[in-house]
Amino acid sequence: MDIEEAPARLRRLPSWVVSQAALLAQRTVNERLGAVGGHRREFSLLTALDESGPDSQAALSRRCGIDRSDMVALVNDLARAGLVERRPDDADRRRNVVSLTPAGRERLQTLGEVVAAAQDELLAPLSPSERDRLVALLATVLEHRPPAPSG
Amino acid sequence: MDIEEAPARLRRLPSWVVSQAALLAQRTVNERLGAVGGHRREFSLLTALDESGPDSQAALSRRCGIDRSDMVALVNDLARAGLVERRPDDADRRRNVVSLTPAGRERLQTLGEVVAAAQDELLAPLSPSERDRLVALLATVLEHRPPAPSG
DNA sequence: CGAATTTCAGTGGAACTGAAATTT
DNA sequence: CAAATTTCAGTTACACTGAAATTC
Repeated sequence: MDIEEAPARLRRLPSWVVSQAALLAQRTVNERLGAVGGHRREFSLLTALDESGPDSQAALSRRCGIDRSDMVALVNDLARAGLVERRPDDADRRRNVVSLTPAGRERLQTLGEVVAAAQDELLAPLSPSERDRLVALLATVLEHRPPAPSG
Repeated sequence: MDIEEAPARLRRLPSWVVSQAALLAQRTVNERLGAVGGHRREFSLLTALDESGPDSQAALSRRCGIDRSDMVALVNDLARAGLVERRPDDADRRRNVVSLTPAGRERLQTLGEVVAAAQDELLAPLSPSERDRLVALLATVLEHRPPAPSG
């Protein structure tokens, strides 16, 4: 895709431009994460656990924007890799409590550095204040979102 | 997904925020397009043809950011629906020339209205100048993109 | 020859749906 | 009873890969 060749009407269309930018962002981040055998959802889940501590899969799904159904497989994978631990919640036996292991915390450190480098690569053409402005504008859109499907 | 509940670190991460915004944008646009039996790639292709006239599939792929391989199936579908016409190029027999039919032009009118309504819904919390600023910032990122895979 | 185009036959990550089983 | 949680078994749209056949 060559953005300069794209139809002017699409280049001015917010939903199209944000989708193309997201694609570029995902490619950039995935390429860096792939180099250390990681992926974006792994980073999101470890980040959520590191920031707010152990939680149920459903709560983690909502907080990370990962479907409850996909969260099952993600926790399976990360638990098998020793990065998280899944154990039944004694206080509410419907739930599993997922928590970060020491290995998971170390892993997050690695992924965090890689993800930060990807941000710099992606946002190279923007100044620090422009980067802040971009994130703020997108956050405003997300905060006032129309209702969305399951998480 | 509840953006307020998301980890602060993700809420500040440009690649994550732009991906979540793209998801919201796609849901919003798809919902409206679905009501008239349309989808995003159909709108992109019809827009490209309307703006720059008949072109080869490969050129349309590059301009729309749709993979050359997926373009085959898309042109199949829209040709079957009578919205575009595919005919061999006499000047270069490797190519097909894809062109807009009158029905395709009418269809684009309908889709354009629906897509515009979706933009207003999506960007409701932003002023007109904020919307312009958002598109401009994203366009800057796209114009200075690192090299991307096939299109 | 190399390069471009179309087409087919896939893969893979991701979002999403529906439903069953369990528990609150 | 209704509602929440986990899990399984899918589907779908989409980006992408690789290769064959054709033509420039």
